Amino acid sequence: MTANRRPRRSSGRITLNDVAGAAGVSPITASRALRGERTVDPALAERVREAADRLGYVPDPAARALASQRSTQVLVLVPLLSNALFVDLLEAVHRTLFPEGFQPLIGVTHYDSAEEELLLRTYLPHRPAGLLVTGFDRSEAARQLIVHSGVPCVHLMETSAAPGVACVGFSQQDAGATITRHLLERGRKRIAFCAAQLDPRVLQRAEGYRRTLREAGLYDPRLELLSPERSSIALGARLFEDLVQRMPDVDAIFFCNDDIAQGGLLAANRMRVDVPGRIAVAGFNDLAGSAQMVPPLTTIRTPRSEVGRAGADMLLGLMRGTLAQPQCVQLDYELIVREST
Amino acid sequence: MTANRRPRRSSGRITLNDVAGAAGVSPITASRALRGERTVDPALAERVREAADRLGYVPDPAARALASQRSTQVLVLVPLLSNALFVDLLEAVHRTLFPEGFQPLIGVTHYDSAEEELLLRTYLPHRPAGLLVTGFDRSEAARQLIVHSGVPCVHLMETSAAPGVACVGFSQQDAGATITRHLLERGRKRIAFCAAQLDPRVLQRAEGYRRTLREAGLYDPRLELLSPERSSIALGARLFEDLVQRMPDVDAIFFCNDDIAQGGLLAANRMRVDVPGRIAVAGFNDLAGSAQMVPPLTTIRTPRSEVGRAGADMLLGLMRGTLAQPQCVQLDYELIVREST
DNA sequence: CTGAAAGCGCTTACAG
DNA sequence: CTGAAAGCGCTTACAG
Repeated sequence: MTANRRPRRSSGRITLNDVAGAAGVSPITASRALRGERTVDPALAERVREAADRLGYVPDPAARALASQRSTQVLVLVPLLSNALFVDLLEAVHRTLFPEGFQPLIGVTHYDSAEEELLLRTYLPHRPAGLLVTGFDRSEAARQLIVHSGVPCVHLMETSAAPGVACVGFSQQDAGATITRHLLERGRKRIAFCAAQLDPRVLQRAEGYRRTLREAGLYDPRLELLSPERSSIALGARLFEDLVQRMPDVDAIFFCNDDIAQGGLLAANRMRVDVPGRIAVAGFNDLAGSAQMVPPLTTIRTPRSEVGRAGADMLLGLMRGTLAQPQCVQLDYELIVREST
Repeated sequence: MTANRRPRRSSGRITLNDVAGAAGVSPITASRALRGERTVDPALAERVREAADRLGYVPDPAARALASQRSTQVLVLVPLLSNALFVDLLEAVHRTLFPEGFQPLIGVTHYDSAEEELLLRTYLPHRPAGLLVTGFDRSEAARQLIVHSGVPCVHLMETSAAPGVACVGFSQQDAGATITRHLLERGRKRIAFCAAQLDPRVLQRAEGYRRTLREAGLYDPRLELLSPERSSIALGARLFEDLVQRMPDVDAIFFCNDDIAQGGLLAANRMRVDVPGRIAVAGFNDLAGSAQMVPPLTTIRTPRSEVGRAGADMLLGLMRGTLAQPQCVQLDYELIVREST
């Protein structure tokens, strides 16, 4: 009877060596078989898979990452989780990546470039297989970290004409123009723009608003209410009250996001301001609850799930090398007309 | 001039060896110094840190995880991201763990035990340093995976008397009883309970509702409207309409979550049902927007940020071995009375 | 307090 | 198509 000598530092886990031994092949062949490399004899490969199943073998991701210099995690950076927009985006990313063997690793930047940089510094050393980031607005240091990491990166929610930049988004400016045009077509003349957060995408919507009103000869800078505060229902209510008091002749408001628009609608309810009779109200994104507001909210349905899916798909191609050139995909948004305008 | 021989597989990265060389010590000493072990001569440690800084050394997490059999990631499993409750929880967890050198890895189960199991099977091989899960309701297989992994685990949002189980939460049942009692004190007799999702915590609130009404001799099972659908504003509106039509004598509704309560309030606005004149409406969780509803919503403020912080703190103790025994911490909730009741 | 050796569990690069 | 050797970059366990 041999003494039960355990190796000095065994973790007790079933290793590739065990599988190889059971299948009667070398560890390299076992490794190749399990990773589905083509260069393995089908019969051998089958024997290896069988042995792995029987032993309950699970590859060690750390060993794999160390040896191959690449993990299967995909770092996904979003500004916030409290905006349902990004939750929809993340869900779509997960649905696309996870079944393909990649695990999204969510990082929240809070619209703060220092935080984004810290997240990159923390997670890039893990050698993620890919990177999904929101928009193009980041510190130069963050940009350098991404480029020098050599990790394939797709930008979400905005589009860019810059060559070699992979992105999936839609035209925030055109969408902003579309909803403004809709208000004009409803016969409104004094159309206000209420915004919070003031991130680049909000400012692009603002530009669409301005462009449209200028073309109509109706632009008035006093009708722009821009707050750097975090977007919220409570803030929307305050902005609405403020605007109605200070600018009694306003006959329409384009809120840059549905949550502040909902707040505006609730404030109108409380103040008994007739919507759309006296003031038309429009939002942006078509978030949960907008269709149930009184009156239901006119808004832009943004394709965030589609952005997530298409962005993850593009990244998959980049990571696997099946997509040679980074692309820029522009998706469609949709104007949803409800009773608030 | 020596030929520029690069090692066969160098990743080009600065390694611990480089730092040790620059500091004139062995790699083990460098490793100990950088991890802050006490057994290193302060002067040497300082020299190592200096060298590391100068060279821009960043430890390789994969190598570290492989050698130490432990990563610095903490797996956090929540049911949904679309419920603001869990977003608050995650934010608190991140704020607590990240500065201490641990990175939360978010997994979303969608209230599906098969998905939870798959997430555990996928992420446990990464040897996370700790595990944070929502509630106690999971498959036996999932439970076994957790126990056998040996990874310290804290359960969030519910409390349990079971010994050896680490948890941080509050009494869902008592909170449900508290809001029901409040409605009774307002003189309501026909108090309905509207619920969605029907996860264990919702059912515990239901139990608190039943207990309280039974004690008051006012329990009527026909006043319970339980929907297995996902909780949402739209569903809340439907449940409200349904209830008002089928049970015209209902004079109060306790919604199990603020989002369906908000939907109920919006339906009341649309149907011109007087709240609280004809029907009092109460919610649960105190989510964004509840204070802005018309009328503002009475609800229970649940301590989810506190749960996240305290749960992460407890896990920190468990991971570091400074907390010998798993504990069960019960936190307080707060009744927020607004004008809807 | 410090270090030489071994090892964590894989994959790469080379050879056949 | 298959494998022996080396190596990825750390830390553990032992010795001094």
